[in-house]
Amino acid sequence: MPTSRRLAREQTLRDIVRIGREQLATSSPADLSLRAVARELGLVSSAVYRYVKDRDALLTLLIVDAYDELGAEVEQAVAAASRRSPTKQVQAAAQAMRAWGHREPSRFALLYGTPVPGYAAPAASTNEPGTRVVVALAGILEEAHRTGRLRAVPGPLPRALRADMEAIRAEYGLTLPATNLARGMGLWSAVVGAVVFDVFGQYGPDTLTDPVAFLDVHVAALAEAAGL
Amino acid sequence: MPTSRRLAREQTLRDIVRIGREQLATSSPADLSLRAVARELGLVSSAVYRYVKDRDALLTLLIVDAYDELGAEVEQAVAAASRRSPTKQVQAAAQAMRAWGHREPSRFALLYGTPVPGYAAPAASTNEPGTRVVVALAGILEEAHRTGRLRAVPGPLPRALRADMEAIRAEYGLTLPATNLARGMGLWSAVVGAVVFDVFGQYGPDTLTDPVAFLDVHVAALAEAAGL
DNA sequence: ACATTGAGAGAGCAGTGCTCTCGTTTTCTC
DNA sequence: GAGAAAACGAGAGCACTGCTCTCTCAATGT
Repeated sequence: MPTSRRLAREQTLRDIVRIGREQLATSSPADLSLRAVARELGLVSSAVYRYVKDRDALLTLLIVDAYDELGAEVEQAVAAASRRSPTKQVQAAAQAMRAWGHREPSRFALLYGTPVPGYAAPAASTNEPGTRVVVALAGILEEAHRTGRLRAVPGPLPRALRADMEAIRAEYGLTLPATNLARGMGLWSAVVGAVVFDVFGQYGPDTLTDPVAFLDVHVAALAEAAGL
Repeated sequence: MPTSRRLAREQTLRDIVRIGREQLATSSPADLSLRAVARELGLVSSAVYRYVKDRDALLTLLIVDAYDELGAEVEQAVAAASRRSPTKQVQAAAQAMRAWGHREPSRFALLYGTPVPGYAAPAASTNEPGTRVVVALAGILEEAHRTGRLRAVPGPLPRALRADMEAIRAEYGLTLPATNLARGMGLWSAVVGAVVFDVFGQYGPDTLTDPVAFLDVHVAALAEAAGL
């Protein structure tokens, strides 16, 4: 049976993550403060170290939390577009990312911005949630391939790259050709890049009057290049 | 005539930027410390505020400095490939970005990572150097267009987007079609996205054994989609 | 020659991450 | 059930940060 202390501990840990998430709504990852979280929680600063080893450990929790939420929204957007063309599904995924990024810029930055000072997120805990977006994209391509709507793209691939793609095909049980898979990886980074530019304002302040439309146009071209 | 004080001031300011750059070689933008710069310079911390208003002001100087160096290297790489195909030139630009990013990860992060806490780089000082990379890319497309090596890409564009592209065409005196220019913007964000993924390790630790080759393959596909 | 400006030093404030110690309370074990 | 062990929170403290204010001294412009 779960002891009351264990329950309380889990609750407190959840509270810490929740408060950290709330802090990120108004400040940037670099500004995230353990002491502020402690204050908000009604604890003295040293007490939160009973729950979280480090500031970095808290960031890891928040990264997982953010990946999870973003991944869920992207998956949902793709699912909602499942009756439409694969290209529309990719567009839906991109727009979902964009919407989430604009809604949660700091958490988005946590995922796709500068890695925090000297800090590499422990792969063990962030890998699975971190791959949900790319898995969703690969899923669209895979489904398109299964239903004969994926065009073959020119090869051949360099040896090393082909081997890498085969490894991924094996790991995820994909049947789409390695050439298309490589394009899919490119699609992934390109979509994220576009959304990053959008969310971080890298396109320039007044360059695009309708960034949503631009993203659709751009993603359509990217999808086409990937074989859709 | 420049007084000795003015000369000394300029020298000190250059030293501050140089030391800041050096600090970024071993720490991340968020860790950049005015006090550490002051120490390194043999000054007391308050004295550097005679030269730099703020920590943010120093970051702005470093952003400009980094944009400038990156821009120069990209331009040089493109120039060195000027006799080769436009696609090769784009690849050269991408590889130059990648090389610089791996050599200077913190400065790269300063440009393409999370914007620093609540800080929007003053457009006035960062705009011009910040556009050198995209201008270089646009230059490749423009030159390809002039020499009849740019394929028309499918349109039409949404009204707002077309207007935005026309504005850019006018501002930079470009003759390439708005459709290709839009693809060029996409090419830009996609290339940066790919390099960001590469430099920040977003592809995953052991996913790509030869990231240089992947970037070439990927960029070739992107260039093709842009009309090259 | 003298007033003005600029540069650096030093103290100080509020904030940070993190560690250590010390009671108290809960849980586990005999 | 009693006692040992573990968990928890509080508090003090260290080293660090950005930034401000005041003071002194040297360089500059009139």
